[in-house]
Amino acid sequence: MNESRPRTGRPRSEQSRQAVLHAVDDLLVEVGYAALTMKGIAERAGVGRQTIYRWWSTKAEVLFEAAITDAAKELSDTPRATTIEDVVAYLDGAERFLTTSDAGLAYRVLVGEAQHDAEVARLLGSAALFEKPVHGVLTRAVDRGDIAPAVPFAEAAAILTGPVFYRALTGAARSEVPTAVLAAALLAAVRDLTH
Amino acid sequence: MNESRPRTGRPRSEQSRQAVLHAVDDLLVEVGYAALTMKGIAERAGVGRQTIYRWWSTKAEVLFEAAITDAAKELSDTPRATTIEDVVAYLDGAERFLTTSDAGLAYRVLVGEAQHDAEVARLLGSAALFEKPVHGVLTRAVDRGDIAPAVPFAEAAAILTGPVFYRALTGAARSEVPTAVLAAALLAAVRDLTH
Amino acid sequence: MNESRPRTGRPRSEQSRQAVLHAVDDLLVEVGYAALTMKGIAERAGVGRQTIYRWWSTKAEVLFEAAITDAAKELSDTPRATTIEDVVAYLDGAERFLTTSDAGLAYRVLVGEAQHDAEVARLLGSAALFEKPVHGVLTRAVDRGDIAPAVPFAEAAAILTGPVFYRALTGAARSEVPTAVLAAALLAAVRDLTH
Amino acid sequence: MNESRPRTGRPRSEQSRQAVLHAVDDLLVEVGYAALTMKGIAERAGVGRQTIYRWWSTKAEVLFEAAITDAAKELSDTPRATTIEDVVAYLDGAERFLTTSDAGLAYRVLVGEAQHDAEVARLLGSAALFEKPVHGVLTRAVDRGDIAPAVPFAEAAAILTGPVFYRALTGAARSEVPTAVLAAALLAAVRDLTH
DNA sequence: AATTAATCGAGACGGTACGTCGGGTCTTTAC
DNA sequence: GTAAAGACCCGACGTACCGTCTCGATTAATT
Repeated sequence: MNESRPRTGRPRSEQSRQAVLHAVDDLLVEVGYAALTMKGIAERAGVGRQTIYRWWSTKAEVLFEAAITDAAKELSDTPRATTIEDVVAYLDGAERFLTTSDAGLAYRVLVGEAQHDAEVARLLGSAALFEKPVHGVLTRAVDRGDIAPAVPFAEAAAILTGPVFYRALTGAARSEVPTAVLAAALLAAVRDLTH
Repeated sequence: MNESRPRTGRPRSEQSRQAVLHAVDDLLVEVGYAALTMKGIAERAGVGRQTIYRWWSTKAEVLFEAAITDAAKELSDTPRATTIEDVVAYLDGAERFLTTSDAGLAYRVLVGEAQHDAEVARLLGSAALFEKPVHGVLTRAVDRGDIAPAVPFAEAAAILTGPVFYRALTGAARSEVPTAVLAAALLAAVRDLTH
Repeated sequence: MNESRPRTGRPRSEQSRQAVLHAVDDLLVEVGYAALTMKGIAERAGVGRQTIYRWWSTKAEVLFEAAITDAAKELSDTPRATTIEDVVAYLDGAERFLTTSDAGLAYRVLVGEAQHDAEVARLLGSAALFEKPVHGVLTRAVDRGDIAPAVPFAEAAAILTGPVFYRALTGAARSEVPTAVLAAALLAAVRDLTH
Repeated sequence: MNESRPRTGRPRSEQSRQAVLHAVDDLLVEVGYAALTMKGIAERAGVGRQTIYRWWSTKAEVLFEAAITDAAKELSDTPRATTIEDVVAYLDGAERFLTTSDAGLAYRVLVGEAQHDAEVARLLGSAALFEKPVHGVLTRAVDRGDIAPAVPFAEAAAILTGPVFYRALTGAARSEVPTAVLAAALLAAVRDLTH
């Protein structure tokens, strides 16, 4: 029941698609975003330039598709015994992703592009990269009775993610405060939202 | 004993400097960062291209100089009667700056550039745009005895700024939670850091 | 004893062949040779691109096949009562063909291509477009005793065709000299070759 | 009293101009017109592509400027003792130019382009490459009393140039008729124009 | 009827030149 | 020595065609 399926002509080459995504991944790390060009991607991937333009609009879009899967995986939420451990794991994971991961570098760059490119902003928003794992953490916290069911998840996501996100993007130095202490303080703040 | 002071030749034109800064300000809003070019700035300012390159290295640098003064002014901290009012004012001011101000647009764009341009990152870090007003708020809070003197200011800045910053840069929708509630929760979290 | 005859499989589509030839004819007039592309021909003809490449090597070759029949027809020699009338008719026909006919436009374009494409030159040479009608004119002139049998036909063809050809291809304005006068002069020149 | 002279800015580089013209000259002979690209010219000349587009519209225009001086020189008319010798020299010179000279190759290619590019046609017409030397030959012939002053020079140019031009562009083989015989015949034809 | 094989339209493929745009530099004259 | 002007070399942009390569679908002649 697939609509708009082209039934004629040569089908899209999955091999070329993979080659482009890998080329973007590699080049971002090797030469940086400023030197990441469509021409360079095509040459690295051994692919015609038109083939990229045929399937993606901008290099940000390619980068998004290349990095988003890894990004989601690195931020995936693995349940811990207690809520505070869940929060600590989330904060550590988010910080590691944003500051040391290749996918995190791609994400930060895309956030940068999103500031002056609405389409990139839309793409990133649709990924809900941080919202998803936060949702898992909060859901379990509600189940355990550690926070009220009425806690607004979106606001909680901003509270839990914000500090790490702010430090990573502004380059502010990592604080001497242990993650456990920060986690406890933020969890309390989330709880306070319903008071 | 003045070093590197040019004592001969035509002096730098202050008029040209202003023209360039205003041109950047205007163009950012009018055409967006993606279409902001050195050539365009020069033409808009009625200035030779070389004149820009003589005094600034990159367009990010020009943009920084053009926007930083306004940005600092818009984020300046004006003391309120109570600590919670101080925090509310800070949060509101930061959000307004980031989401609706022209200077805030410039700042967000620069944060974006900073993700792949170390020099821009260094510039932005040196401005300590959010750290300064947070410092004022926290200092008065300590004076009033509302928070312990031992509270790590850098971490507190991340907690207070992070949620607003995260929402503004990821385009997440403003929550239904009133600023006063958020302020109270975050202030409590800051207090928790020293427990 | 037929060589290389495919005895099985789908036979060549005469309909597609005609469609291609007509498309080339039409497009040459409509968009000009510079904008005449294989892609455009295929789309106009409603034919796959491969189908063109299967049967012709270059667009010049298609153009040749598309125009040569009409060209030969337009230059065909119809006997007149006297040799001078024959020559006048030939000159008029050649000029009309080269300056106003669609087939003549195709021919001029092909002559242009032939200057840097040996294969096109070979094709054009094999058509002997002007040589054939000149041969008719001269043969009848010999029969009538108007010129000597020893007249070198190739040289005569150059003398009779050259002036018209030169004017048509260089865009030189048509002279005020009546064709009849020119014909007489050239016919005399042809006669002089054997003196 | 020069009009429209720009008095400011960097002046046009004569060195770049020469480099482009020489590159075109060389490349035409080395790789042929079909492979003569703006990109290739720029690279060969060590010049930016934009620099070419700044001063010339098409590669045909560059080729024209590169070849026209040499072409005019090779076709220049050097007076002989008698009119028949003048004509023989002209015919030999024209044939040599068209069939063996590099400038002649460029000229033939440009004639080809002119068939579907009105601008090139205009350029070539303005050069009056063959008309000029013919004018010299005819003027002296009139002075000597060998032809009537009333002879239409344009038509005479077509008669004298046409046969050689036709043979060169259609690739027809050089006839066995000696140039002297042809020259005499064509000169008689020119004379006949006023009978 | 089933099989075989070459054709067909369609359209994606890797390439390459197009003409333009912007980057950062250089070379003029004017101040 | 700085300024405006504008040409310079360079290289990426996004597009258009090139000629080739799959696809599924046709269309005969051969089994």
